[in-house]
Amino acid sequence: MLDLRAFRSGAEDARERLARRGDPEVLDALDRALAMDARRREFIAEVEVLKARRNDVSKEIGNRKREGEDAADLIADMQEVADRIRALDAELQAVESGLQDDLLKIPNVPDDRVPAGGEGEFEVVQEWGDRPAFDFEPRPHWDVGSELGILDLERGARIAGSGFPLLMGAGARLNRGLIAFMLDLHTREHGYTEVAPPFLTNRDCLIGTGQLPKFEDDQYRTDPDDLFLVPTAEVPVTNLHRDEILDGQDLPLAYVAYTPCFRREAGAAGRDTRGLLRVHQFDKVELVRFTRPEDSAAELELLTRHAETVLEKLELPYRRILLPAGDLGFSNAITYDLEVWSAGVQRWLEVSSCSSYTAFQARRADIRFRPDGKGKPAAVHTLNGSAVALARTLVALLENNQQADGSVLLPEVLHDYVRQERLTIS
RNA sequence: GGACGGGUGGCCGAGUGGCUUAAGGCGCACGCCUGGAAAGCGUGUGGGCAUGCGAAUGUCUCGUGGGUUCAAAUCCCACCCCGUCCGCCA
Repeated sequence: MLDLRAFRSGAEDARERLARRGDPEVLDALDRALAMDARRREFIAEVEVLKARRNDVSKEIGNRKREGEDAADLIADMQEVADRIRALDAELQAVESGLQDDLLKIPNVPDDRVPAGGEGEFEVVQEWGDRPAFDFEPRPHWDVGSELGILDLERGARIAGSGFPLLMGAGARLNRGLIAFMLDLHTREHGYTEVAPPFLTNRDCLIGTGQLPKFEDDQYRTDPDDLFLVPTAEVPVTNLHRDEILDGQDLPLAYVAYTPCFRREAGAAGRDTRGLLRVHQFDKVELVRFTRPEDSAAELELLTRHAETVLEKLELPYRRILLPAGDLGFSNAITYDLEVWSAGVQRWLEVSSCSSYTAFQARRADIRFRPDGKGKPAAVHTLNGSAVALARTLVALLENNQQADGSVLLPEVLHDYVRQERLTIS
């Protein structure tokens, strides 16, 4: 949620950055919100004067009654005042809820470093590792996986539908080993606290992180209870501190969580959906940080490095790209995507998205901290990043490490976790 | 799912319509006292919104949302959460 106060006095710089998203409707919505905010403050000024009078006179009525005096004239006056307060309060409430509804649909202001431009106009920040060379034609993971007997897309579809993959045997163990490897890395070497959160959350959580109200169609919702399957661990973990005032001394807070992720991918049917490239359910290890505003830029670099370390240890060639404003997520101020090269499909696959949300989510979820000493509570900055998403990482491992005989070599860090060095056709 | 009991400030806890500006205690901060400390004494101590350069003032806030009333922590309605017991259950 935007801080309207920051826009009341012009704020041309922020307007300009908002415009970089390339959606003129956003600026219109902002102007409507500012107009409603002005009306809101007029109503408040008017009704508060009346309430102050009512409080004074009610006290006087109480005094008179105690003394056994008559207060009928004052009560009659106050009946009229109470009616006006009721009417004004109703109007004020209508304006406030309208304003709130609109405000929740306006996206975050892009960071200064974010370039203008639409999807595809990203900036490559760095590349790591060499793409593997083959003396045979590398095959896509759906062939490699099914031949190894570790990936069964047909049976997954029979159980739940297309986009719900089924792993078997060493494939399931590889998946589990990857989760354990990542959690161990981040807790032991990067200082994160492990969290095992609920996999369903209420509506407030999704409003807090920004999936709702705009993107309800992308969520899996359970019917009688109105709970949502988490699309990412970002949702439950960021909301861990919803409605809290944190001690400034405790910042930054760093959490890592494994959860499955459930996404309806509405409107994405048929697009990059082969095999494990785009699925409705996948596993992911997520990093979430709560920081002071002045630290969030440096914290994003740190968090992104933590995610990159996973790929380096898995010996997967990747690149870091900086997303342009037109491709930036609704709540995000700045995002680096990490993409691994996958030799079978011959493409860069997004396996991580590392973002700063500045105070956008913190204002929606009411997560604040108390600066040192005295001072008013202020919104924290939230950041998160996948470290990393499993399904596509599995794709890259199978495709990049495949051998001519159909077997797949595993990177050294996984040997103990999977209890084998090579996946072979049995 | 059913029955009963609860939800008050950072914490404990009093408060069944107006004398409550939410008693009292604990904690915390500052001051006095002291060679220093403890004890003691005194003062202060939540958050949101609005107005204001600020000091400050007003308003809202006793689980949440409605309602009754000139006036609600207190009365009424709905919901949420916690506890205990029962039922069901991995």
